[in-house]
Amino acid sequence: MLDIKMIRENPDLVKVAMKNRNENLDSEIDEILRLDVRRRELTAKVEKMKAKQNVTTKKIPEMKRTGEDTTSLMQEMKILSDEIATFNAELAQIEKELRKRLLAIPNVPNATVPVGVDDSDNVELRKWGTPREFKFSPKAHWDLGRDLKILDPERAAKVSGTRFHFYKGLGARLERALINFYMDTHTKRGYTEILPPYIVNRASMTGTGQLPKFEEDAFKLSNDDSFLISTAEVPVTNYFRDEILDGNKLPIKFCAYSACFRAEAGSAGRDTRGLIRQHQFNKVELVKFSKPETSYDELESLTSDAEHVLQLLNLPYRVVCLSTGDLGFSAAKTYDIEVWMPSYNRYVEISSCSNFEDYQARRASIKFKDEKNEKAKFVHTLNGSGLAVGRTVAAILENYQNEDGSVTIPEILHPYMMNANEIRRPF
RNA sequence: GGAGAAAUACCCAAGUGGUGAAGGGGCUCCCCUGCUAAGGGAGUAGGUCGGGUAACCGGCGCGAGGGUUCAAAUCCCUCUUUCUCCGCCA
Repeated sequence: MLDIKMIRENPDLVKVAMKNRNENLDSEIDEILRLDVRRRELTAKVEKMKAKQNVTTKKIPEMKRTGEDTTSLMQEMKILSDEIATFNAELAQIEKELRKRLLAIPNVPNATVPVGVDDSDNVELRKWGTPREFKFSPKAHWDLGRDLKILDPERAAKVSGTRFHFYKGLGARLERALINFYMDTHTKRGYTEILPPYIVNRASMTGTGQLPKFEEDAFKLSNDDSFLISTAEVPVTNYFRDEILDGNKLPIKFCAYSACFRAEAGSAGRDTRGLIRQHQFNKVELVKFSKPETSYDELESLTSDAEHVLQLLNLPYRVVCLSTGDLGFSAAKTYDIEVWMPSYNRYVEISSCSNFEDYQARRASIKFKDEKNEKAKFVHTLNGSGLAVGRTVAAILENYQNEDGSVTIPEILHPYMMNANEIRRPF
């Protein structure tokens, strides 16, 4: 959520920012400003009336004690009380409307974000590793998965539906190995391990920005106003919702494994084969709570922490800075890490590292104080995948495949694979 | 899922309609003492919204949201959470 005071003081800046996101919200901003004016008018009016009510009401018991007649004063106060109720109702309605509209305004991109229309305007920052040149015709990971009998989407479709997978044997073990490898590696680099619930309430989904605008992207429970998480970002960021943190303990860094659930409502026909786009997938997420002045340093280090595990896996990747047109709803700045995927013949997103500045913190009310007597300020929240696990399995299968159809396991994973060092087609 | 109880500040906790929500612990400062002790005194309701250049003024606030009333921590309703017992259960 944007600060209403900031919108009030810089309406043109906000309007331009929204246009850079391909959204013309000029009239929406104007309506918000109009509601804000009305809200403050009514607030002043109602509070003045309440102040009068408070003063007068206190006289009544004193008059009663001295035996004075309070009937006419009480009648007078009844009228005032009714008036307050009327204006208060209007005020409550306006505040509700204002909040509803504010919640639907995306974040203002940071000034360093390249202005652009879509992902073609994303700026490549760096590349690591070199995509392998195959001396044979490489298979896509879904073909490898089928031939090696480690991925079974057909039975998953029978049991669950499309966009689900069974992993089997060393495929399942590889997924589990990666989860443990990621968690161990990030924990060694200063992140506190945390295992969140996978079902959250509406307030949490609103806090990180999944709601109210993107309800159709989430799986909602039919017997409850709760949702399956689309990312561990939701429960882990909301861990501190409505809290004031000790500034001396910042930054706070968590790494969380979770299953993630996405309806993929708008993705019909895209990435229909393989592990790239699933209704349920595993991810290790990095989440940080930072002071405002260091949050962009924290974004750089969070991104390099995510890159670090790809380097250990020796998978070629590149890092791009998303343009304003490609930026997610809540993010102020995002770096995507994209791994080389031979079947796509291009780099494919495997991590998205974002600084949300105070946008989520304001929605979720997460603040900090350095000193006991100072005013609480909003923290900056950040998160990034470290990494998407299913996509890593896809990248390993494709990049590490051999001509005979087997797949070599990256060396760093051998201890996590009970020393299996390759996956072969069973007899 | 059923029955009962509860939710007040950093912690414990009093407060069943009426002026500024007791008291204690802790914390901060001071005094006395003198060495991990004990005693005395003072301070300590956050947060947020509105107004103001500011000092400051005002609104809200006792889990959340409604209601009754001139007036609600207190009475009524709904919800949430916690605890105890029962049931079910990995």
